[in-house]
Amino acid sequence: MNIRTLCLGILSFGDATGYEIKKMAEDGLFSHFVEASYGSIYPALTRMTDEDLLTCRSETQDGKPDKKIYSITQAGRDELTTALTTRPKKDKFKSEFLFIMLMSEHLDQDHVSEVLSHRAQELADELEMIRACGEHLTKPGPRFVNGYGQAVMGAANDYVSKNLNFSTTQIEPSEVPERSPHVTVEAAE
Amino acid sequence: MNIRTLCLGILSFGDATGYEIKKMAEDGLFSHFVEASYGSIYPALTRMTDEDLLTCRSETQDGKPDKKIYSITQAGRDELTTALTTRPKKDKFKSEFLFIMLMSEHLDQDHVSEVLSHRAQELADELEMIRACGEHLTKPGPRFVNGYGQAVMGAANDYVSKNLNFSTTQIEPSEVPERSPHVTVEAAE
DNA sequence: ACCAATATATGTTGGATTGATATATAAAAT
DNA sequence: ATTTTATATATCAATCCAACATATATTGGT
Repeated sequence: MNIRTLCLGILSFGDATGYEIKKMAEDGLFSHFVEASYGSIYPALTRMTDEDLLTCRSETQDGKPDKKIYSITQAGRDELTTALTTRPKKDKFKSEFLFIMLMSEHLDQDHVSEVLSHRAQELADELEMIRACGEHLTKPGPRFVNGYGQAVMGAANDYVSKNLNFSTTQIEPSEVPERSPHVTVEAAE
Repeated sequence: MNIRTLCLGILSFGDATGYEIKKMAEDGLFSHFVEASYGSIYPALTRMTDEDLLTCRSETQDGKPDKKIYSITQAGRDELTTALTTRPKKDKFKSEFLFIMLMSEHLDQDHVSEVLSHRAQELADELEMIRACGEHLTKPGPRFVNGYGQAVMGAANDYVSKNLNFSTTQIEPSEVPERSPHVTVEAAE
């Protein structure tokens, strides 16, 4: 899957400009799927318009540069469906925070504690935002994705909160007994 | 943070070759921190050796090309510490699976169900692997990271397992009542 | 015994991608 | 009044990745 598919997917929800696509892909509801920057979005939109997967209408604006609003065509929807039908690649998760924690024995305790509490706050904020975003969702697809985000971010938030007392040199007594080999799946119903 | 810091971090745990670093960075215990490929690792190692952050000894092997084993120097450790002290960037999470789920209304139910059950299996397998990896860990840093992985992967696994009955068109009755505004944090102690 | 595939090991390269920058204006904040 | 932020498109140097090339050992199937 590539930048083309991301654009087609976003445009399948409604018309948009390159600028709007970038915003959605880096911050908004579309920020956890495929990476995107201006340098890849604008050429992709131009090429796909040439290939008749998109149409483009210019809206001349007072002062501002022309707004190029892109719409998906039937050929574009077909290409989107094809792309969505290929097996998804493995999820990609990269965390500099975890890298720092992994190396924490080489850092001093105060700094690590500060990093941890800072991350706890970030996670709490982000979780709250995801919850707020999810409240007005009605369609199954977006609801599923939001629920997934809440589940995963909630777990990360809980874990960091419970380990704020992490020590770089000593294993906390509260951590040790947890390594029970049996899974303890609670029947959550 | 960049590829240089990743290499320094890996080498701070022990000497390694470029080939070994690549393996660890794409599959092993170091696969969730910074992205890396041969095209970036080999030049980084060469340059850092020139800068005296690393030393390199060649081990001539029978037949095979010379094995270049890199070791971190004190200057390297200093640079690592500096890099680790800078504020970590936001975690990066990208999932084509979630993109497909988001767009599921444009796909047929059977295909989506198949994707879901396939992902459920993948998550279960991966979770089991993380649990196995974590059993022999003793140092606090690696234990923290492994615990984080278990928490997050466990949550993803639970969520997908509970939503195998996901429908592309209808919101399942079992999903609707869940959107309670209060958090229901169960005291896990 | 033979062959194919995989693993070890280093390195290069074409094409793609990013992050920064340039341009231009409006609105909001200080 | 002035700085910052937001809207909006586009380019480009620097970087990076995926794939390939090279060379040999090992494993596993037939």
